Amino acid sequence: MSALDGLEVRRTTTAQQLADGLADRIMAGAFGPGDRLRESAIAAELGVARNTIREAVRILELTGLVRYEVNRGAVVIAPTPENVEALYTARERLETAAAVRTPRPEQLQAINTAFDDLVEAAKTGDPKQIVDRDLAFHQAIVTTLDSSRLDDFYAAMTKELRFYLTVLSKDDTPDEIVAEHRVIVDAIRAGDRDRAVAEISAHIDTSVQRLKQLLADDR
Amino acid sequence: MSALDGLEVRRTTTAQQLADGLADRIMAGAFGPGDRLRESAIAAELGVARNTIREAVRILELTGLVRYEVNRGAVVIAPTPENVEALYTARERLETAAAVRTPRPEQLQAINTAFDDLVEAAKTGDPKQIVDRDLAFHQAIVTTLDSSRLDDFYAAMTKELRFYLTVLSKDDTPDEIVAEHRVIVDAIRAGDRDRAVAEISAHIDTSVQRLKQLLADDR
DNA sequence: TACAGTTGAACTGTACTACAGTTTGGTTCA
DNA sequence: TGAACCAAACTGTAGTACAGTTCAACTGTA
Repeated sequence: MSALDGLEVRRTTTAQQLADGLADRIMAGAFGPGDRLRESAIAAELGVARNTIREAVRILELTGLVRYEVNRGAVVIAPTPENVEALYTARERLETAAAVRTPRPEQLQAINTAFDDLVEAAKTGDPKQIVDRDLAFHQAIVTTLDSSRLDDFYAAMTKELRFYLTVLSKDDTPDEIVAEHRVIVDAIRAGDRDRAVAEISAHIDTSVQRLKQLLADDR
Repeated sequence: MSALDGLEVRRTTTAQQLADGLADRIMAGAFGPGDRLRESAIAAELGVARNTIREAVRILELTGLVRYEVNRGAVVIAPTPENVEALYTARERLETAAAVRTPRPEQLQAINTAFDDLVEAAKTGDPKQIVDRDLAFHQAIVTTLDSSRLDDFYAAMTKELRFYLTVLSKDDTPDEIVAEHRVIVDAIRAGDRDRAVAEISAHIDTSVQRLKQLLADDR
């Protein structure tokens, strides 16, 4: 522990900070799906040049939260049934692939902890926290794949998914959610891979159905 | 089939075209790993404004071929041992996950065709084509996962990998490569998933070793 | 009343200029 | 030989300008 520990020069650009900030705002629902990010308006409001905003939004594009349309600029992504379907299919493939592997002790530990956190969150009933813990639990499962690149890819999808859940203000029933996850954890703990895979598939399947229902109601 | 099929207005921006062009040049080796993309120089040479180049490079960043460093701009990615390792680990996970699934007839057909194409290429001995077909074959395997998002993710990794192979000017021994892939195809055709998984793992393992050897020699 | 056509404001895509701060490679000096 | 310094090159950001596109409101017509 050096005396200079934690001391660090600001090693980031304005555009990067703006991108981070914008991502937060979008996740918080300040911009809805399909909304355009108007460069001039944002630039004026934040007191930066338009090209800086433009660059920030390009960086934002890396996270998948917005996509560019020619002559319309950046548009916030929208949870269409196809998007949701594709997202969950990819999740299912990765998580089941992870479930057939034998987790190392610390990985199993991480899964257990993530589950406990989820149970904890369910008790409080705070929807935002439940969603966070829910997603973190699944990320922990994917970690069993031992691939940093897949971890990153999954994390990006998680970001997108969390946004969808935010805008659809998912009505969760805490007990049910905990129960669904508990069977997964039990199967993993028991080392019963086939059952783990089956439970994960089932869980993701019901999740996607629930989400698509929300989508339909929303319309 | 409409009478207007294929008719389309040019729906792209200058920056997008520049990004595509730059990607081609990088893949072709015009810029080596670690090289900086100097905005002013490129802008002057191509007769466009610097901010347009800047935007093009940001778009290019989406493909993973370059990354930004503060105050140094865009830098072409380099095949470090860690990068290569991570890339191949992710490939291994995805391809083996695909191999445990039962391909639909048209997917099996696509794999067969991809393999035949590879054999064909091996006969010509053209290294560039062999690499192309090799990667296309593996992409065909991943398609069995039935996930467009994973297909896209894998394609992005393929792009990166092809670049690494390009700069390391892989010395391939055609017959060996065909043999390695043939055992995979045989296992898939036979429906022997365990063997398919094992062969894929072995193949990827030898590939990564070979590549890391090239890397070491290169130094 | 419904609908095609027109118009204008708002906005994007691109260019150009400018400048402070950082990086880099070379050169001088101890 | 190595540290200190310096100037050139380059990035990050600001600001202005303008052509082309989009979009919604307005107008005229059947």
